Amino acid sequence: MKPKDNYYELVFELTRRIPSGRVSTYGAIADYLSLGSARMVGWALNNSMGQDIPAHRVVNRKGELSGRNSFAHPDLMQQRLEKEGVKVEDNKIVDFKTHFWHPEEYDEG
DNA sequence: GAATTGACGTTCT
DNA sequence: AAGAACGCCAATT
Repeated sequence: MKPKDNYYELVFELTRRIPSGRVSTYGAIADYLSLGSARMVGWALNNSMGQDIPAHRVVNRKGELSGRNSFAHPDLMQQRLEKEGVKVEDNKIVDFKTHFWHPEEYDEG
């Protein structure tokens, strides 16, 4: 582990805050954590493989399952989302803006 | 160290 | 609205 992995945990922590049945975007997380680039979130999540991080709940700005190719199986990401109640069609989340979740909403109580 | 790649997003055409 | 180009930062080669 390297000291730069510090921001990994920030992404991991926040990703775990995403409630089941909802999804978030790289840009929202990157902006919330002031990473400076949404790519950092994607890279961090790639390192989250093997940990208990629901990375499948994070998609790109258009709601496309851009990261599905990085999972153990390409269809795993979509299956995970559908199992949690998030409909997916053509690798894109249905009613994405409806399921959209913002980091600032995570702890209302 | 330079060049290329990548789970992205914005701007220009 | 759709496509191409640029910007962003880290990791890899």
